[in-house]
Amino acid sequence: MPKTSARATAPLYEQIRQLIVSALAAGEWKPGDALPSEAHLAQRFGASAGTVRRALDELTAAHVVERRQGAGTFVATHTAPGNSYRFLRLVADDGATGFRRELVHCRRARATAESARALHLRPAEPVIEVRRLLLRGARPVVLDDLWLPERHFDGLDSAQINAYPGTLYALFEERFRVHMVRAEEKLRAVSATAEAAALLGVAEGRPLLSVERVAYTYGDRPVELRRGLYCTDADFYRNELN
Amino acid sequence: MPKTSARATAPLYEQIRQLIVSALAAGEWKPGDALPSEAHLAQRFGASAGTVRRALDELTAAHVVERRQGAGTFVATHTAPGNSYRFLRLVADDGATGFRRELVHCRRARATAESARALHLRPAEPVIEVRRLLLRGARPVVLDDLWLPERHFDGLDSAQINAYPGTLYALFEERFRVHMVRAEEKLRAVSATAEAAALLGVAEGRPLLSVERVAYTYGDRPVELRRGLYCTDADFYRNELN
DNA sequence: GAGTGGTCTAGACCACGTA
DNA sequence: ACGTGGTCTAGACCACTCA
Repeated sequence: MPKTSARATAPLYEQIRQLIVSALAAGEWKPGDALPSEAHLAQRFGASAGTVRRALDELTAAHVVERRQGAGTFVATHTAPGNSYRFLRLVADDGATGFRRELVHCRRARATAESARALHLRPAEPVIEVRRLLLRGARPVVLDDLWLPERHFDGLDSAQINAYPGTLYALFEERFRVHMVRAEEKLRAVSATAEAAALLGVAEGRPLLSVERVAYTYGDRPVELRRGLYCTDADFYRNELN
Repeated sequence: MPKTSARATAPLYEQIRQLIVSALAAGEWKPGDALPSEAHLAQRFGASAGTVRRALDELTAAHVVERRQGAGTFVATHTAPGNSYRFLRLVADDGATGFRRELVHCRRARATAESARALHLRPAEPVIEVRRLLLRGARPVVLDDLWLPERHFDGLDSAQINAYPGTLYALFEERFRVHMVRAEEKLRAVSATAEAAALLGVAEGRPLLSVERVAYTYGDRPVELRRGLYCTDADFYRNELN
């Protein structure tokens, strides 16, 4: 029996990586904060500098932390200049990449079967429903519907969204201490419903790119379900395969 | 003047990585072959084992090589069991992932302005045009059009494609020594033309997912332009963001 | 100048695959 | 039994940021 290869214990650098993620989940350091230096962390975890470094390598690759030579290691944040729309892969044919945001509504609701499954909620648990548009100039390009567990986003409302100058993920991070680490998306081509067509200013039945996203915070806990409808007449979804 | 941070020379592990890629491009080792051991490579490049290891780490992350503990380091190949359809992100709603291939045509043609730009060809340089379907059971799901520079794929024809049991990328690798390393894709939602609708067995005007891909071999040389039309009624394009 | 991350080395020991 | 990659350590020196 060859056995399907297993180690008794996870490697030390992996254990350390998990300890750091736990500390982040517990709020020991906030997005933007500096972590202790590699030497200090090595002391804290009773490992060599090289082993701690390896753990930080993995976290850097996953965009959980960010290193700046000479300055330190920092918790990644969606409020940083370059990280706006980090998860939005839509690019204009002419290369443009910025957007204007326009809130349609923000209201309380109950989890559907679908959102409960995606977000690991109990049936009919309270959620907050957000609908908004992204526009390039006057032209709407994206219609987003979001579902957020109320227990993580208690108090989120239209006024708060309209008052906030940054992206939604930056708002979630600053006001609710929920930092998005990674996301999974399912893409489909669909026909514009009458409702979507009206909001996006296109003809009913026009093809739209449907992007269903589940976003996860530290420790792979799902905290957002989002469905985007992208108008891809003058934009495309950019992806890299390797 | 702070200067925008630059090093005089690339780090040693980066130089070594490039030397290994050059050797791969020159055909020193073929897909599936074992590379020399880390110790031997260290001797060859006059570096420590740790530095060579770091170079191999990067190549492993990029799926250029593959490590098997106890066995060695091997050149990645599309002919390996798990690597069929490595670049195809289409998943059925029920989780199925395999396909049947059906060739529509394979013929010689001239590069268009678009394909010449994407593949870095001279205007009207000879290319080979392939059209094929991917089916799940009897249902067509993908219509692919490929454009390949004839100078890299000289002799490719229908008979050869039909006789080959594996994927196209495996064929390219085995018969033409062209291994695809990475690819860039642009996704859009489009309406099915009459021609595409007929081949895919859907109504004209139905929304389809258009996937335009440029695939690169060692050294970031583009060697394939492909346009896929995916029917996403019972399938979706899976993507992971981080 | 003090402190941080980035590179590179040398060596020990372990886990695994192959024959 | 041997050779391979995988983990972990200790230490040197460099490049950079910031006060």
